[in-house]
Amino acid sequence: APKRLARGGRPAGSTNFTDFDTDLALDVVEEVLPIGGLAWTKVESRFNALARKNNRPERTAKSLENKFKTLVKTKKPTGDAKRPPRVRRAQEIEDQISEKAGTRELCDEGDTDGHSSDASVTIVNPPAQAPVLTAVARRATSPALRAKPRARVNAPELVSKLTQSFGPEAQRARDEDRSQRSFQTAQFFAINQQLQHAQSTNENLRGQLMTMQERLHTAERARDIAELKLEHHGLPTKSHRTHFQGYADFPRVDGKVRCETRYPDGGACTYWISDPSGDES
DNA sequence: CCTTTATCGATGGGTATCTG
DNA sequence: CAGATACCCATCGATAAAGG
Repeated sequence: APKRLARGGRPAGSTNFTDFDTDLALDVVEEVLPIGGLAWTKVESRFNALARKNNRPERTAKSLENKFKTLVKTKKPTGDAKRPPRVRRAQEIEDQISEKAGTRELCDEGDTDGHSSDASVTIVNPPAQAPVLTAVARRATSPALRAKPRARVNAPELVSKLTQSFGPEAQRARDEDRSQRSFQTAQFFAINQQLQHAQSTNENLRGQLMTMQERLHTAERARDIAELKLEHHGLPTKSHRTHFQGYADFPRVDGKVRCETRYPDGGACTYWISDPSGDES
């Protein structure tokens, strides 16, 4: 029997991350931008789904998190001014995560539908009827900037003293300052909203691209099988396919092809593709 | 055989909740 | 409100298997 120590050690059979595994993990991390443990379990499930598809070993959330963090921590190699591309990418993703943690309001850490980047959810108004779930979002402890314990002050007394101390001039200046700040805050939210909208569009397009690639592969495989069958029956097959044959299988409306993707955990995405074989618009 | 690295377990910091 | 407690998370060292 293999001796099993109480702690530590690498389990037999576990393999290193290959370049492919690392890229796959980075893809998923970039997509999820995990903040906190729950989000890493989401990374785990998505990564493992893709790993299974590609005949690669599955990984735990902890393992993926460790791999990502070691990548982020990797320093420039001696004598080489450039970081390896994967390290650079990991650090860019880490920046995105920090930005997300620093600027976005977290409605639900679980991010259940996988489309949290929806442009419509910038400022969160929790639904009135739903039970309120407090989101606990944790990031790496940030250095410094911890609020010092405030000295206790009698608030009404302080206010009255301040009012006595400052004349109408100072009051007006403060009002101006306040309105300026609120204007800046409003601008910040507007810009933030634009950014999220752009990100969501980007995400959407990426999804469409992946779906189309999958469809293309499936179609090509089906075509090859069909050709093989034809050859097997002694029928002539076209040796060259120079023209795109179109999306004959898909419903067509106004010359556009309707594509619909259903997600296993609920929800669907419909988008339209202008058919190049149909019109020239 | 030596280096790399995946994983385990311990530890400490931060936060939330409970209790007096 | 302060202290106690529990829980979560990040970090680090130890361990051992994979890989060159």
